[in-house]
Amino acid sequence: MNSDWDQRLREHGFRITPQRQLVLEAVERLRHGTPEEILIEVQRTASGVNLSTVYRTLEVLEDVGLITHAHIGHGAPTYHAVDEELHIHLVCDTCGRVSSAPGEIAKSFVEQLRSDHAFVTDISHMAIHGECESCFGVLGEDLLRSI
Amino acid sequence: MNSDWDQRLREHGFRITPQRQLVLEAVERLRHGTPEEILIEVQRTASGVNLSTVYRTLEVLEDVGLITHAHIGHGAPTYHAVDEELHIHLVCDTCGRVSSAPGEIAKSFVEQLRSDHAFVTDISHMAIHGECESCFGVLGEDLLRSI
DNA sequence: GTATATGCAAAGGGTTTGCACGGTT
DNA sequence: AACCGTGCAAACCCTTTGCATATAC
Repeated sequence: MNSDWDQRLREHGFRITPQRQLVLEAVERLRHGTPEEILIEVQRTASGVNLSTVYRTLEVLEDVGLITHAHIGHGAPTYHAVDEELHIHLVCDTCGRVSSAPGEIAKSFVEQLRSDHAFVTDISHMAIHGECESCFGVLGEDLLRSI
Repeated sequence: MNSDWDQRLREHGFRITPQRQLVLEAVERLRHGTPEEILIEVQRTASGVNLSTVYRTLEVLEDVGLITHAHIGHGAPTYHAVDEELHIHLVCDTCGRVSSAPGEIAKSFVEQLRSDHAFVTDISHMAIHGECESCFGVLGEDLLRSI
């Protein structure tokens, strides 16, 4: 686990609690987790922890820069530790499978957004939707709005 | 309005109803609208229309390829007519403002996803998050996960 | 000792569903 | 006449909030 996680919290005026440690460890162990999944993981060690605590803790851990979240679809967001390699989620709208791609593949796109639109992009925050190899062609041409 | 909207519905085995016409017109008039906003627009002409009808109708209109939706943030999705020019939503995570960029700016990114990951991308489906020009620098470096 | 964090329960937004009625075909 | 679509209300998922209690500092 990130060795100075407690420092990070203290620096920002937050207290160190077992719940905060457990949630952070759960996120790191799961690598990808929704609040609900994180709760279940935490409850393997501490069954008394509450869902609302998980929500509040995820917010705090994100505030201090220990974790991030990404929106993969219509449902709950997915949390990651920041020491995970930055990646993009590719979601197939036909079969629903989620795969990952390294963040660097968006490098030129991100640079273009910066130069042409003065916009600094967090490319991993929102998943990319479309259709994966094995489903190719299932969506009609005009339903899949490619460029 | 798309002149053959009723044909489209009939072809797919759906019936023509006043509600479906009104919802489609509302989406076209608003250009960007959440289900709630679309309901309000529809109710300007037909106050009896129900929210659940709007949801069911949006699903049908999307099925037959007359509209699409995009996820802009944590809240409700935004619906567009498909004859709108394909565009990407840029959301500033600091000030919350949403701007649009032409879909073509993602062309090389989309082509790379296709060649390297065999993934056919619908780039407009999910907004792109980051920080806009006027807010630049407010987010800490490690909070804004750029590449 | 004091302020912050937690657990619990209730409320909130957004969306879906079951059912009886009404409208389209 | 048969079936599909609608309105209404209830249920649903995910998340936030108020409040009393417990805990870190």
